[in-house]
Amino acid sequence: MQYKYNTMGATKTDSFTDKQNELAILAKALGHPARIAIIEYLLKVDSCICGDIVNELPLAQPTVSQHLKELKNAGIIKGNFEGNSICYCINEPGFEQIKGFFQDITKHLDKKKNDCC
Amino acid sequence: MQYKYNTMGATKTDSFTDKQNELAILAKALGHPARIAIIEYLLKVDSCICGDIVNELPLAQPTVSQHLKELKNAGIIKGNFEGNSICYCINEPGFEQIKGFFQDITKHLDKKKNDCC
DNA sequence: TTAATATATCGTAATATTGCAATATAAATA
DNA sequence: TATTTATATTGCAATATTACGATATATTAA
Repeated sequence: MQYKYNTMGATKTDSFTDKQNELAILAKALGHPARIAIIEYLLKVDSCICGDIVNELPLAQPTVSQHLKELKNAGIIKGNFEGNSICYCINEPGFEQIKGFFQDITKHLDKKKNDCC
Repeated sequence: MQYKYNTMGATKTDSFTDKQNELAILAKALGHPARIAIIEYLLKVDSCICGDIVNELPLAQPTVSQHLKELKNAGIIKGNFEGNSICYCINEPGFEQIKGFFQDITKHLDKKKNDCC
């Protein structure tokens, strides 16, 4: 069977710039409460976490593992084996880009009050 | 037919805090290159846009309309009828929350170099 | 009122994400 | 080596998102 649209449903990544796609990937990685919770927990303990992230979240171990993988793929966290468990922490370079995006927005908004709407 | 899991596939929103869910909604709204492009365009022209967003994006009009709706629902942009078209601009209060989140992270990271991983 | 223009909604096809049980893998310890 | 502990992967069921044609709606202009 032949369909009319061969890319239906998939994001048209090729139609956007690399920067736009990269920002979207970073934002998307933060677009789930479990992943926000993971980041918040990493900030709360203010050090690397070696193994207790699963116990902190209200989700099954495979699900948590999946969320950690997504944050890692997006460059937001990093993790390495540390003895019997894995040591996770925030990956600072990964934040620079998305931080810069929000700083740009803030700068623009401060400079000009464009709230005619 | 009865299934084993009745919430399979859906995000377990109830298991997270309101703040976590709200942040996730904001980040998720920015998690698509078309929506990043819309924000960037609004910043670039540095004023309200009345009607030419569809022409700026490489997507069909209903798709753009859908993306605008998502940004609007998340509180990131606002838009009202202005003559024959709709005037869109960034909704500043919507940014305060997500901006604060990134500022918190930055503060933590500046305070303590937790890159043992 | 009618035609033109701009935007939204509906319907639908396709891909993506979410979640977890079962299982595999990898490292530490007995 | 065998067992335990921690994490990853696989497979699958279900929901969510993406995209666009067709169509509806709403405002302006003729």
